[in-house]
Amino acid sequence: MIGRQEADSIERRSGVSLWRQIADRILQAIATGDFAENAALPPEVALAERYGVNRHTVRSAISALVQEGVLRAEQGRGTFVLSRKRLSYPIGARTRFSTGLQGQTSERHIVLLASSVEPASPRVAEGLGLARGAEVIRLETRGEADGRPVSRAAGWFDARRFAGIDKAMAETGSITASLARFGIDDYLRQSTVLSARHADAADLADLDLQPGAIVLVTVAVNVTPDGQPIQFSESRFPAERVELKLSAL
Amino acid sequence: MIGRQEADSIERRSGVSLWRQIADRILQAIATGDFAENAALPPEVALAERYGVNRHTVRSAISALVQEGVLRAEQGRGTFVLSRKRLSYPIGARTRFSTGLQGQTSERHIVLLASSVEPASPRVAEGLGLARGAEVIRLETRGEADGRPVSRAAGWFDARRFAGIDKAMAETGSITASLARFGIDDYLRQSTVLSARHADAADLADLDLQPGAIVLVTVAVNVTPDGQPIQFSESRFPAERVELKLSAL
DNA sequence: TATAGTTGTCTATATCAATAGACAAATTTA
DNA sequence: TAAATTTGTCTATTGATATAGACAACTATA
Repeated sequence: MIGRQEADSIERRSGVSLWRQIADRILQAIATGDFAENAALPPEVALAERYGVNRHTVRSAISALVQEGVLRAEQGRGTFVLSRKRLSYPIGARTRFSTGLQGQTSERHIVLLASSVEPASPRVAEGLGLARGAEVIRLETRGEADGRPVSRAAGWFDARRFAGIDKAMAETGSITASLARFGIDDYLRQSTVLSARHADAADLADLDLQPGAIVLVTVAVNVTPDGQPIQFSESRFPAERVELKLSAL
Repeated sequence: MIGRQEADSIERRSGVSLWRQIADRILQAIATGDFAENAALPPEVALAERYGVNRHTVRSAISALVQEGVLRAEQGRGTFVLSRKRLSYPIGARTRFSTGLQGQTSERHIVLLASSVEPASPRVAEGLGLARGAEVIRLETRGEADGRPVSRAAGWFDARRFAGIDKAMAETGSITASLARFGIDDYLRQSTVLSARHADAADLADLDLQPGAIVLVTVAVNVTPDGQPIQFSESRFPAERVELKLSAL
């Protein structure tokens, strides 16, 4: 053993408060199974010692997680982990919202939040192979599973080719079904770029997150089987509720 | 237009300080091209108004980014974006560290930070198809490109089959070359699960990050072409420096 | 029914984060 | 050169964050 210690400590003066860092750790410990579901968390004093902070700081972290519905505290008994397995969202060549989550949730659907027609930004134009400034339709959607928001996506389509896709989306609640109306029977994911950042105000509202949460961001281009780009999308997933499982692209 | 405004605002009482949130936004704006490289940022007063905070708060964010080497401030002239395109790290069936970053950096290599022999944790055992508690070798490595840390990984190998792989790794500096010594000419990525969280103390030290940074986390299993698991790994990438580009798995 | 263990509440204090305003210092532009 | 623009520094004040200690309220158990 060459030696190295796994620091379980916490950063001060970081711009991230200690209670939020500890809340993050607890979430992670739950996700990795260090804190089992339905079991009691270590008592507050033990956690305080473990993370090297005051008990009150641990309490702030716990109360945030209670607020989020991750933990339940019972006076005199302890603090318990509520079922919190993260959804595993598959990403692959034929990623579809509903089919991907089958078996993990009893119900899932997509809500159309907004739509608009706008000139293509440089990256959208590049992704769709359009002239910069060409008109595109933007659909803002939210994916929900068992009543909990699990994704928030913006999708852009060539306005000339897909005029009226906003109505189709509002009626069908499905991108796949909407594209079918335009003669697109099959489509593939051409490229996916992945990053992560703090949730912004819009994410917090649409995904029902607590401030300080982290979102996974995918930027993808969908194409027809013969390689013609049809959709450029940017999706955001709450990192505390969703993990992305990469399958065959 | 159904209507919806893109909130560019900031969350208060979130456990994440305003200056860090603003630093995040600036990094993101640079990554998406909203703030061009080598160009001047908007002046501090403009940024303060844009984000709805005091000028001093913007200054805190900027000084953190100057510290990180992302920005350079010049009195009387302005604040400038230093080259900061994120590295695009490919993930696919045959992901290899060096080959993947070719063309984006002039130099890249892997440093072996530590190694140890330990009993397999449940998830490692499951990933490698070993009995729970079977001995495994853990290699802790850091990937560097042009002198900057871009990844930090822990890899686990069956200790019986790969006895001495720690020495091979120390000598060759390459997982691929080390595995070749054990007769593994080719290997494939069987599964990859992706998540994100705040960097912990170890990440901060090893990846040379500022506190509050976000890391992308991949958990993967590598297998031989005939499906035999050989490596279980957990890798962390600094989200501000790296994005993951998914290619054919 | 005590007693130990746990969460909940309160007070007090120190430090960090954010706002506010004023002005200095350096650079560019008219 | 003068004015305008921009970053740098200073003081002061407020609110959020973190620590510390004490004790109440509730639960489980010896």
